[in-house]
Parts: sequence; C-alpha cells; structure tokens
Amino acid sequence: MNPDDGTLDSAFMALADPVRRRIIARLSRGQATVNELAEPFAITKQAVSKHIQVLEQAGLVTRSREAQRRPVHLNPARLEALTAWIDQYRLVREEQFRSLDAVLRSNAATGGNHLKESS
Amino acid sequence: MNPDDGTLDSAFMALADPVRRRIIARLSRGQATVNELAEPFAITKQAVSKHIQVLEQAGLVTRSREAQRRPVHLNPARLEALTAWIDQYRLVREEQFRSLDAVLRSNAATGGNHLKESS
DNA sequence: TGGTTAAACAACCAAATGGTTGATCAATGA
DNA sequence: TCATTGATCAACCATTTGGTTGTTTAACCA
Repeated sequence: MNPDDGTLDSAFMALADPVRRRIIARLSRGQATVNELAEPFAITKQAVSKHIQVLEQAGLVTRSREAQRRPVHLNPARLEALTAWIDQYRLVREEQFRSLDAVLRSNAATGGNHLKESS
Repeated sequence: MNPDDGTLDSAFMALADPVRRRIIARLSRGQATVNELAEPFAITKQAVSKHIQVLEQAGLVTRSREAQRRPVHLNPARLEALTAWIDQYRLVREEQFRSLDAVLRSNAATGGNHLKESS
C-alpha cells in the first residue's frame, strides 16, 4: 500500500510546479522535445530542461534518444500511483462524512449538540 | 473541468511536502488539533501550525473553533479535484498506450522498432 | 483576578528552488 | 573535418521555504 514514500515525495514535489504540470498536460497529447516544450513558456530551454529532469527523477516522464533529439514522454503508471494515494484518504473521509450525515440527521430529532471527536 | 488553476497550484504545492501529506493521512482518521498533529513529528508546534496554514490556504483542510482548540479536519472535495486533474491526463495517455501497443504488435511483423523505457 | 493551555504571530536563519547566462557535449550533414 | 542543431552542464543570483526561538492572543479554570 505504501511501498516507497520517497517516490510519492518526488512525484508530488514535481507536480507542485505549474510549469511542470503544463508540461505533463502537453505530453498527454504525445511526446515532445525540450524545445517544443519550452516554446509556450517565457523561460529558457535550460530552465525547461531542469523541469524535465525533475519530472524524470520523479518517474513521471522518461526520455528516449532519437538522433540529436531526446523526446520526452509521459509515464502514466506513476500518475496512477498518485491518484491511488489521494483516493486512499479521500474515500475514507467521504465515507465518514456519509456516516456523520446520518448521525446529524438522527441527532436533529433529539436536540443535537456538536460533535466532539478527540482521538 | 479547469475552473481555477491557482487552486491546483496551491493544492499540489501543499501536498508536495511529506509532513503535510502525513497530516492529511492523520486527518483521514478524524479531526485533530495542532498539538495532536505535531506529536509524531520531531518539529515544533509552530512549524506544524505553518503547515496547516498552507493546507488551509490550499483548501485541503479547514479549521473550526471548539473552546481553546482549533480542530483541523479534512476537505475531501479538494482532494477529489486533484484526482480529477491527474486522471484527466492519465487516462488519455493510457489510451494512447493501448493504441501504441496495437501499432507495435503490427510493427513487429515488419521488423520491429526500438521503444526503450528504462525505469 | 490571576494562572494555564492551545495556538497564532513575528522576526530571523539555513537550505532549497527557479531562473539566468555561458560553455560543453553529442549527433547530423556538408 | 567542420559547422549546425538539440540539449545538458556549470556557476551564479534572487526568492521562497521549512525550521527555529520568543512573544502575544484567546479561551478556559480557579
């Protein structure tokens, strides 16, 4: 369930940057080179190259070799690991909210007081 | 679909920190105070308080008032927004991989091409 | 009223991050 | 062999971030 926390660390860290998320969005439409990826942004190619390094170390993208170009492409498996992590907690809480809803409903009839949940 | 990019910005940024992700994990089992949240960590309560501020500004948690305590609790809706963003691209790419798979299959007959994916 | 507890505020510091410019490496093609 | 193109490497700078200690606010309790 929680095989490698460092993996999640780097992956979330990588997605924390809006430029890198845009790169991910771009790559979802197919692989692209550093120059192509840098084009929509007002930053240098070197900066984009750094971003791609971050994404690569996070396992979110991979780079292949194709003549002088090094096309970058997405790694959906790692994205899947992220959703798995998030859903792990999201679903738990949503279920608790459903239970809470039921409690509040029955509580309202008897004159409810606020809940205290000290663990 | 993409209502507020700044929202995603702050949410991913908030989850980029391992301490904050642990706080999320803890809150998935019920609300907790700053002191309770700080306990498992080797950092001061002030530092945890700062982390909670970040999570709160990202909309991932909310703070209520209960006597002197300010219990923190999770906001699953925002987590859901994150999975929605990720899945948006994850699914696209996986579909492309399925197509690619078909291409490679037919390609193998005519003399395969390289597709090296080093981990 | 004074004491205690929970938490935030404020100022500060070290380390990391995102960006730049300039130089270098690798592959292609004349 | 040499010039070109794509991309990385290296050094550097400004800002942000995570952390600290110390001080204040807010609510309860006696």
